[in-house]
Amino acid sequence: MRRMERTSTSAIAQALTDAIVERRVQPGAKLVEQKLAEHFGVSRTLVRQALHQLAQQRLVTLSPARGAFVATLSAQEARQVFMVRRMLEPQMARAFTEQATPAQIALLRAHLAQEQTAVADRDAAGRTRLLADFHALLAELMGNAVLAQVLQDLLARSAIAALSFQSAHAASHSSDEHVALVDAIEAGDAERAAQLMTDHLDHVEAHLRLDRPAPTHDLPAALARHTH
Amino acid sequence: MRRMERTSTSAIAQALTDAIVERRVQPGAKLVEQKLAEHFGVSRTLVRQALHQLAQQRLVTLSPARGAFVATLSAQEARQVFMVRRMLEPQMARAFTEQATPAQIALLRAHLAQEQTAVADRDAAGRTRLLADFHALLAELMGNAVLAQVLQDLLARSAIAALSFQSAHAASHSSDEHVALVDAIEAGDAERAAQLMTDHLDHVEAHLRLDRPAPTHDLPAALARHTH
DNA sequence: GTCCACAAAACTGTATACAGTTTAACGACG
DNA sequence: CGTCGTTAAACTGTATACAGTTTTGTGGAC
Repeated sequence: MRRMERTSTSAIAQALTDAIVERRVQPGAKLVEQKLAEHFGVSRTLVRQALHQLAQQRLVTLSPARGAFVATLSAQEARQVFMVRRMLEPQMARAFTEQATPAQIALLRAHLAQEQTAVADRDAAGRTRLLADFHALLAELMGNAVLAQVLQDLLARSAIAALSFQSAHAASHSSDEHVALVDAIEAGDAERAAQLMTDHLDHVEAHLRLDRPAPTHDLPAALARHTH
Repeated sequence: MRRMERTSTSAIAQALTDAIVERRVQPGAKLVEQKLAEHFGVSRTLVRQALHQLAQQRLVTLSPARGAFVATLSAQEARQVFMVRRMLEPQMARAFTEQATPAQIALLRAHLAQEQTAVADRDAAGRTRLLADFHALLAELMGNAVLAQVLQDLLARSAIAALSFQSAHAASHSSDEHVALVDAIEAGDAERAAQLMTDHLDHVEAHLRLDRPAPTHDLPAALARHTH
């Protein structure tokens, strides 16, 4: 859910978030305050605030006196993110099924159409974003802002996981699972919806190459791996 | 879980969080940057960063050009926070029961002893904090940092809810329920642990006076309530 | 040619300065 | 006496300046 923020700080944070989620900057890349300030046409002050904000969402990591870097997730953290998602989203799907209105289902259908289009168009950036937005949309339609915000954070970190571990999960597969989920919701089959969500999350996580080393910019660690 | 942070910004944020959770400042109170800066002996810059951090955790609300205020929760938001906690914590209790080691259970017991002491001593501030820390401790012992962080945020907001709605829930009652929960965990009864957690959260929420108006410092709104 | 020491540049962390807005105080007028 | 309009004080939002650290680059010794 891309939303326009009021203050310039959040606008910068959003722009950076977009850049990260749409993989225009790679995990581990350094974010130099002065460069960003010039790019956005503001002072370092605002950039700094935005970076701090993103650091709190764990989208960037701050290394004292060294600067801000696009976050990389360890395999363990990635698993933990998905564990929490599995704790929340199936229940969310179940609860939503009980309360979904036709208008809301229509919104979900409209989103699915966008997804399919992006998949067909091989629009990688839009695809990544739309697949995550499906889950965010579900949370928003639930009408629970707290849940929506928590999930939003988890989704952003999932996106980083997908980048860090080069997910082999085909976008089309994900989108198909979304369709099946909405079918279950529309049919009013709450248990099936919950199960489909669990399966979906399992599939997405299973296709992360968690056994492979996560790309990192921490050179010492990276090289230590190859010492004999 | 009170933790020492490295940077001065987070140190300030932590100090403010403590002040809020331990009800030394009341919800709705204005936080003036200059005053805080003098109090902490730093410049407004750092205070500002800390306030932005807390705003993101929804512990303070920022009103553009007007300043920072200790957050107040609406009844709806309070319900939403508890809904998410009910989605997470019973499952957490269940999972933890399966994996708990004797050493971890000992840690929980030690915490319970602290709680009981605080309750007996009528130490209101410590009590509030310890009751929330029990849940945070459980999350940390789970070894899932992502879950722990999410829950930490929810707990802080729950604390605000308790302040906003003057919970009638006796601390001793909460503490007793914590004891029963640890008993179930130690007995290895995962289902019972999950159920006790659900019941506990239901009780805490039920004792919030959600039907009463939340105290606010938004004078116009407060006065509007009394117009005939 | 390689390694180390040292100096310069780049960058972050914190404080200060200034512009714009909000809030509070004051006085005139009804 | 209360209300409205005006003005001053207080406060926030952003930019800039400066100190301290890290990183990069360079020259000399071996």
